Amino acid sequence: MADIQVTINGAVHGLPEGSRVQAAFQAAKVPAKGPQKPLAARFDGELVDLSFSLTKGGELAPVDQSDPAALDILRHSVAHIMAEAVKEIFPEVKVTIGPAIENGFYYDFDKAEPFTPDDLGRIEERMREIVKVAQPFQRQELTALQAVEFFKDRGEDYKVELIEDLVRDQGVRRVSLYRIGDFVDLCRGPHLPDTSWGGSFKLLSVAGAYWRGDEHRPMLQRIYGTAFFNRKDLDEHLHLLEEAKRRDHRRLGRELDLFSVSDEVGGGLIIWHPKGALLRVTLEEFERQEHLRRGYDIVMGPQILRTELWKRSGHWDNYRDNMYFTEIDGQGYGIKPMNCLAHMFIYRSQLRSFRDLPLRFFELGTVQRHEKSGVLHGLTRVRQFTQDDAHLFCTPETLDGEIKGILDFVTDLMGAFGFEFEIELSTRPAKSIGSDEAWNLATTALETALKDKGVPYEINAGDGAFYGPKIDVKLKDALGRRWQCSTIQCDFTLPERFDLTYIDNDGQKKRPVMLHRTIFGSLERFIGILTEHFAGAFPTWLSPEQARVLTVTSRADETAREARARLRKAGLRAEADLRNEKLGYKIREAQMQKVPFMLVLGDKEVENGTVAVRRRGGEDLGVMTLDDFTSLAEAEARPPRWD
RNA sequence: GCCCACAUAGCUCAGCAGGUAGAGCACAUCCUUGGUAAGGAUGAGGUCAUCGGUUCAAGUCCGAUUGUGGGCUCCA
Repeated sequence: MADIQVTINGAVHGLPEGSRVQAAFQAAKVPAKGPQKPLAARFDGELVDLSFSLTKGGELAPVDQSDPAALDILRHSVAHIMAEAVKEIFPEVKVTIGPAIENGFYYDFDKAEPFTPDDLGRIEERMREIVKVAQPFQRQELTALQAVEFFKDRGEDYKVELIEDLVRDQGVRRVSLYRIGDFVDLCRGPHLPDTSWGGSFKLLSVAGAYWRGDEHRPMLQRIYGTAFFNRKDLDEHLHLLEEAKRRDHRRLGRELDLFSVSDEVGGGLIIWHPKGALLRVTLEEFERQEHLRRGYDIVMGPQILRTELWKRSGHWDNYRDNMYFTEIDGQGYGIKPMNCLAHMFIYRSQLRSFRDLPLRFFELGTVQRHEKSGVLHGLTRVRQFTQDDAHLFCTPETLDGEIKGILDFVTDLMGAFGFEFEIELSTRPAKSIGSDEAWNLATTALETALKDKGVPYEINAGDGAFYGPKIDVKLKDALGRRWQCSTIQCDFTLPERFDLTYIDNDGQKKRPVMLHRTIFGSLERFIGILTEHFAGAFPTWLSPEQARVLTVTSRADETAREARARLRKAGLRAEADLRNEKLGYKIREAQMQKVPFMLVLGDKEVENGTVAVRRRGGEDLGVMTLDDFTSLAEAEARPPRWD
């Protein structure tokens, strides 16, 4: 057999044609033990199995645990192991697909009876046995026709459909199958060398999921799980899940007495309690001031607008199912799901000159959207919410600068909370209005601004709003979870539909461009995210209660009342705990309520005119006068500013 | 909207071979005046989500409705 030249780690090795990757690695003395032990390989950049036979020369690189692709290979392989276990225990089940996902994997099964928690335990047990005996992943290639026959014989209709689609949509002629034990699955691979690698896994939950994500197709049973290369990483991940549960804003919202929802009031409708409302208005006031500073005007529109307007804007055709409608004196009205219409009417209330532009209208606009019942979730998915919404009207010449200004605004505000973010550019969806030309202009404008700013972004094809493309900002919270908040949408269409114009310097009537944008997105959602991000320990400037005076005995009551009054006069949100309880009890409670500062007042302090200051978390700041405390607390008790 | 699970005191939960409810925390009263994460005693508090069915008898079994949770689809 002819030799082929394979380059491994920079060194060229001559190998017989048809050699397996594994043998090549042996020849190149790639470690076969320890963390550098390869589990797969890259051949000229393509991921392949260790059992792959090399039929031509090329560049071969080992893929070990540290490789970015390694975890996906592991998880996908564990999904196969799970499917094998499921098929053994429930032979009547039909298998579908089982990919690796961000934090683990899932596999969808067609099974008449749903899996019970007991079933999960049995499956997990069987998986551990499979892992123990180190079944090899064996790859086999068949023609598409052979594969269809193979799966038809086994009654695996979903696999048959997948192959038929591959043939039809991608012209695929040959497909690969992977076998472990008696379980054979259609799969591109690559996979682990054998099942012994998959030891650190855990099955997490069962859920319904539509076949191919289509709500008109059958509902399948999905099992979620996760897997890591070692026990430690798995435990860390499970701990993170626990931590997320501990930080759940619905739980903290109740414990900190921020808000509630009531089934008597209705799903997805938030009731703000005093502390939550205080937090919210603090956030709102911060934003109002920051908008005024950046040249925005504050405006307010009505809650309902005539149905004709929603028809003209395109909402009736594109968004009607999500809207509430009502009738007054025989006249139809739509409750606003967005704030843009009234802002356009403010624009239209005068003849505008190019000198007036840009106009930036800002509204904390409360909108109603009829969300499907199954999607409601705490503060993050509700039916009535308030957007920090603005519409900017500008000339095509100044559009670029306005988009960049918004990007800076987003960066500042997200930075104020310690959020990092990622950006997506969403392009024209199937259901949309406006000309191709307008869409291209708008998309290019957003893209150019991102490029000029040097901001990395990804394209999210077909996910734009119906009236224009958008930049979506996904912020990352303290646990690394991503949330959609800010959005910047570029719109050439609504100005057209509502005949917005300005007189340009050549005396001609021209069409302004409209930017829709939010920064926090929805106050409700943002507060939910903040709550989880800070685990309820909000920065001092946002904390509903910033300082609490704690008395040691009732002899300090009078002084404590005076102290509270002085703190409030100094602009701090202060309370006093005068209850007949021990200091330890009061500390514990203030700590659980995440009050940033605790001021202890006992006989000594009363006598010396001081307080003993303790920070949330336990740090002892020592004994000081009230004035010293207020000047110490002042900086962090004020909202951030960029001057 | 769809799949599954769940719904008992303000909160977290127990109760189940169907025989008319229990704990801890919180709350109230009293005692305790105690220095940095829970002092003690006593007490009050529930038409067991709603409606209907089976049964001599239903928190417990069955059905429907509403709501919640985990997902799917959708989305700020």
